[in-house]
Amino acid sequence: MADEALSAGATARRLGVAVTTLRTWHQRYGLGPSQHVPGHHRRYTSADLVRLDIMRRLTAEGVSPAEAARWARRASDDTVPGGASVRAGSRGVRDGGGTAIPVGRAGPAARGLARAAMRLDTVAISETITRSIATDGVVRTWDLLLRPVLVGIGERHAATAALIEVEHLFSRCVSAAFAAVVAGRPAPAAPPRILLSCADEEQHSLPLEALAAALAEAGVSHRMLGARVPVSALLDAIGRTGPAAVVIWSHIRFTADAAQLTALLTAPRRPLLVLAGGPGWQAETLPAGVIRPVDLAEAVALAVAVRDSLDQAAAS
Amino acid sequence: MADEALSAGATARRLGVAVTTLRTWHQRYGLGPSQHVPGHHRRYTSADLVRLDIMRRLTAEGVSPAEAARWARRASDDTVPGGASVRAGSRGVRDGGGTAIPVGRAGPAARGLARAAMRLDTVAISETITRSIATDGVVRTWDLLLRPVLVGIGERHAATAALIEVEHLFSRCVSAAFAAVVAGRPAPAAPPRILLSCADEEQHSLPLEALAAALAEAGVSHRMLGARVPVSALLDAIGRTGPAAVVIWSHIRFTADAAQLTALLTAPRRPLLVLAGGPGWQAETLPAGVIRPVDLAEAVALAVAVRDSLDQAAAS
DNA sequence: TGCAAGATGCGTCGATTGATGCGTCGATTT
DNA sequence: AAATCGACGCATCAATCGACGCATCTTGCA
Repeated sequence: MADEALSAGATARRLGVAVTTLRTWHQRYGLGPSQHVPGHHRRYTSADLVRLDIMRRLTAEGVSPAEAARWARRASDDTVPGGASVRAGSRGVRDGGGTAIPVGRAGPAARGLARAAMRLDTVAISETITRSIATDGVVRTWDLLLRPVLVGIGERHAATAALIEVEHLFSRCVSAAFAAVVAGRPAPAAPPRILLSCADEEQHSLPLEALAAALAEAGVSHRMLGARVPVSALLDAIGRTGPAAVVIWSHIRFTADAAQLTALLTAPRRPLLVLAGGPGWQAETLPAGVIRPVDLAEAVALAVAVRDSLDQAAAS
Repeated sequence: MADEALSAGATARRLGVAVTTLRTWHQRYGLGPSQHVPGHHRRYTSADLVRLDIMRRLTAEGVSPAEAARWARRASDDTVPGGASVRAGSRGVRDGGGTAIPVGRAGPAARGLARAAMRLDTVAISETITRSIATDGVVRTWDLLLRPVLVGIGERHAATAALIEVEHLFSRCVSAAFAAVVAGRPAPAAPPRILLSCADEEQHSLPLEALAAALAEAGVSHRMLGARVPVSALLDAIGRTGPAAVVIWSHIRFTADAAQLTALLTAPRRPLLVLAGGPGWQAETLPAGVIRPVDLAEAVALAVAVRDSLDQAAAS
């Protein structure tokens, strides 16, 4: 095979970790180049890289580094089981620390995802998200996996003004995963009766995309306008499509202009239901007639209810 | 050209290096005259000179000599990074050949797409785009179908300050379609060596997503940071992952700060290739060493050229 | 709920390694 | 005779080494 032995730096870059981390893995876990003279430079052969890749994959799936290294050291081939089963085998192991993104008690899966994000490991991120959606559904994936990581990134970002590239790359993967869910559903016969839109100036559309994916998963078709929708454009869209329900998302107070909601309520062909989603909205300032779902699950439930009632009305 | 074989000394002088260095390059990197009898004098043909010139240029740009030599050796018939032109990759990428005004099949399709957009008909939009990508590939879909529609929407949008919701919804559909292309490819074994990023403050990422999809279509993996990436974050990502090529997209002049490019070029372990994409960049203001692809097809071709660039390992 | 203990990633520092360009030398080619 | 060859060695400098410590996360427990 190609005796293309990589230097320590090149290997670290490949994995998305620091050179010191690589050295630490060698010292703490015995996970280093197969042959290495102390004091000399490390050269990672392709066999070593395979081992490190196991390490990468397992830690991205939430296995603690110590445990992952144990597997990587033993198994030289792809005889390594998935992260879930490995995790199941080791309970009560301490984990976490370093420059990790805080995910609190959200669980190993979230921690692994956070680690993959720090390494800018697009592949691992996307795989994890996709698998979680397939297993647990969009809502649980959002609440238990993605949101903790996003919040963690946000906190870190606010504290140290770093990690912007991590946040962007991660958001992109999330967005793509949700888009895949939406695209994966067959086109419904009936035109969508639910309109999703961000508030004016509102840039964060990820939660709304989560809602869109959740709706698609539940078989509810919708129309998604996306971020930064001016009121006039929103009213225009409503006038043109006459949705039964409208969800307006506001992430920060600044974008939560209650006048937008009032405009919807007083619009010709006003939607049956107006939902104000997101932490931006203040309960007191909402005009009467606006519903404020507390979380994603409730929003989905409301939307499903709307769909069902419409179906019944159409059937009778 | 056949008669003009330079001696070792002349060649060395031409390159500005010592004669011994030339000999060293031959021994250490195998970068010598195409035919040479051991013990006899070396005669460098023009083809050899081309190879040596690549070596010189790359090392002058800060690329490690071992890596540069690998490139020079491999790129005897291919063209090189930093060179004026690179032949379009043949496999998987369709060339943007007939650069005529969209007629024939693209004309009606674009019109239909625009109409679907005005209708806010998500399903029809997505279907049309997906079909076009499957049939004509990403590059042609972008150039002949999507871009005309986007430009059309943009023009009217600017004139009437309306249609914002149309633009958003359409952009989402395009984005989702591109994401599907990227997600549809199997995960490559090697980590991505190409980094895509918007310039600082730059909000338009759709063209970059088109590039990402085109790369995925061509089997080239990449990392996509997305819109509004500050320089520090970009440099951080580069330092962490050491990509072989970086594409910076700027849509409008305001975001086309050449200092960003300079920062990339002077960064430690700078990428082999720095591409400045988008209409924001002015050719005159670009620092030397930055390549400015004129269209999507050329950008893809350039990226393909560095696809399997070896990592910057220590020389053997 | 709050806190101590363990786990982990990585920045820093002085010393060392290793890649690279090139000068030198005796022999050989042109 | 001039230029070059192959071999050897040397100076230089970026990359890396080993050790240490720090900041921060997670977990068990009060």
